[in-house]
Amino acid sequence: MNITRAWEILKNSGYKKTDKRELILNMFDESEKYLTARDLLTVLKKDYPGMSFDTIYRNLTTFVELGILEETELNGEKNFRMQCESEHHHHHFICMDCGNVKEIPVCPMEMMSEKLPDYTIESHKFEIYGKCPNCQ
Amino acid sequence: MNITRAWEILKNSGYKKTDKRELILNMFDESEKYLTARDLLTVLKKDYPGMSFDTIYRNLTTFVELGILEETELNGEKNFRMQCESEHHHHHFICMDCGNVKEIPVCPMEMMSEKLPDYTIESHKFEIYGKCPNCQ
DNA sequence: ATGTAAATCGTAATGATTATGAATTAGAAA
DNA sequence: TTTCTAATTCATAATCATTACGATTTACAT
Repeated sequence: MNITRAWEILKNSGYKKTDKRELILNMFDESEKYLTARDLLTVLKKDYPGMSFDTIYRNLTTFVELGILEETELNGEKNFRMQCESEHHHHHFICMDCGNVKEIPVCPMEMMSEKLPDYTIESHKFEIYGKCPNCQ
Repeated sequence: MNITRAWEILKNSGYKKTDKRELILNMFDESEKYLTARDLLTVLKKDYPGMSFDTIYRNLTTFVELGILEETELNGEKNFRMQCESEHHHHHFICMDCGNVKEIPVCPMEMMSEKLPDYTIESHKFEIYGKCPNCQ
């Protein structure tokens, strides 16, 4: 997902272009990692000391709903990241040191439906945590 | 995991037998589902109105450390459940209606190491959510 | 029976997230 | 360009789960 596409989605959905949204999207554009609401707030308070929780959280929720960001739970905190470009369904390896993310080219869900007849699968979570090559 | 085994572990690790611990363990023994700290507190307050957060949380942490309970994050809350007997590594299907849990007899991690050379895998999460046959 | 470390109680602190009401602003329409 | 209105933001408070703490009580080894 790039910024241009993100604004496209926002505009099409009737959302306005504000400088707060711009700052938030830029932070995600420049980071490979998952970020928390606090991460954003700390950085953005420097330029906009008035920046409030509400603005951050409300926009994060909107962005996730629109498919601009993806969300996962890490250490009891919500973490956000630019939604991946790749059109194919995939999962993530998350480095516990640097926080960077690598796509895993396999989805274990393929074989699951046949292993669980009579069960309706609504969603799933498959994440691997560890150290990436740079952080060994 | 049965209660006898749980007390064995506790005793071997130098923990004392208290009635609060007994109540907590009994609740898990009688439930197939994941329970939250709040679930426990609400029930236990009936018999022991003085039961405090501290007691619940402290014991939950201890039980997880000792491998008596297992823990997972569900809707931003910590959820706990008696550690499974099965000696083989496995994962869970969790019913979003009744909360019951079914073991999945496959682990997608087997094929992962070869797909991620140079990455050190420290942990992973593979959970499937949906509706079990009873709750269709 | 006694001493002591462990456990509990009651309550307060923390930290993330959500909610609210008033003030401001973006962007469409006149 | 000016005006209008819904969207957005600000400032702050409320909520909810979890953790922490000092004082008191308890389990159990000796």
